[in-house]
Amino acid sequence: MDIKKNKIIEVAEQLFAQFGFFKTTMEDIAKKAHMAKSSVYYYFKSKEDIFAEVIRQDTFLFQQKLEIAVAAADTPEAKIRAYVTTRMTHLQDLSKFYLTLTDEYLDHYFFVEEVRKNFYEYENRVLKNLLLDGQEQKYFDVDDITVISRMISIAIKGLEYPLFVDKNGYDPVQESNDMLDVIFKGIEKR
Amino acid sequence: MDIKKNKIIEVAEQLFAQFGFFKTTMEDIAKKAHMAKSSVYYYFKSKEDIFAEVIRQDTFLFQQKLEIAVAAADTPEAKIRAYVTTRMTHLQDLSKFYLTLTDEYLDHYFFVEEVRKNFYEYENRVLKNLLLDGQEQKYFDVDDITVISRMISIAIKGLEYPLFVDKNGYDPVQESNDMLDVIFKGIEKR
DNA sequence: CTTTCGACCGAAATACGGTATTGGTCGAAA
DNA sequence: TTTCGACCAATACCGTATTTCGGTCGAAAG
Repeated sequence: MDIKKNKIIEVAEQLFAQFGFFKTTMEDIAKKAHMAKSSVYYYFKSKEDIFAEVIRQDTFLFQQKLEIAVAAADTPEAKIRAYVTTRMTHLQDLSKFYLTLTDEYLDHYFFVEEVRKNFYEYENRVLKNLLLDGQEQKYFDVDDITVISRMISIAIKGLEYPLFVDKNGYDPVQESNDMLDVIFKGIEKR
Repeated sequence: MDIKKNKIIEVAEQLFAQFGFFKTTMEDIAKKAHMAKSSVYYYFKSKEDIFAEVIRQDTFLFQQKLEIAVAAADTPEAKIRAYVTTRMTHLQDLSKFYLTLTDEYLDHYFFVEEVRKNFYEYENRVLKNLLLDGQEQKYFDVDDITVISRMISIAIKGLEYPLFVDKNGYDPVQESNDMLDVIFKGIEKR
């Protein structure tokens, strides 16, 4: 039954967010879902499986959010700005909620490594397409789109760090837009 | 006697590079410097003291190297490129030598935190000055130098990561110059 | 007076062994 | 098809005994 499976995912998400992957036991999940541990194993073959599914859903929602934001903007520049600021604010929210996950991040990076890699590839694809659009619409002037999109990724990634460390008084939208100002306009006199 | 003090620093540097801060004992340092542990304490008041001195010397040499590279370039743009590429190649060398240090980096970050912060401030100062020069010589066109220099720092920092992880087949000079192309010229059509 | 050293200290890391948890399995029953 | 209690092997955890390590001290050598 799908409703039970969703119940498990639902409670697991809460537990993972609150306690992290390791401190959450299968017993906890089972109890919160009102069933025996073995029953959980009827629906999922392992704890990692549940985690993977939770992440899969979260990622899907995240990407949906990004696509809506991008679609709502009209010029290529606005689309890229929308992408980046949406991305940053979402990550900021995540960092508040998933705080144990970021602490543990070294332990189970086998997992998260892959998710990160996938997201990085996704981001690269999106940026490339947006650059290509901008190129075709004569908004941008770049020769190697692959290189440029990687550079933008890297620059954005640099803005991530304070989200998980400094925490207070950091405005990701402001910082992102400053960064994008540089990337769009450059600093050379025209 | 200064010659003994230098001997200690010399052997300590080797040991720290090879084994890291924690795995290196005062006993090790003393033995390698051919004296008793207490004698080391005659010259330095603590292990951290020795470490600080090692770092101080390395940093000094690093900054000297940077200044020479910058002075050798003529235009503001060339100076910034010289700064960045020198910085990246030096860090690449460091990452090979100090490999244990980067692994341990989470443990003794009390220490390294400060060094990093100092270097970050130094870098910011240098970049600001170079930007200001470029501004005055009408090479650059930026309104808020503080913001711009921070953005450049962040972008460069993003390039650092692969040095300590991917390791193989990463060309920091190439990547740096690609990044600087974006920063100087921007991607908008002119 | 400078320098070296062996002996020593307290705190913290480590080793260890026994116990409790935990992820996962299985077969029975509903 | 779904649920569950009983069970297993591996590992986490916990208290303790032991070692290691950073740092001190006083004596002695030069």
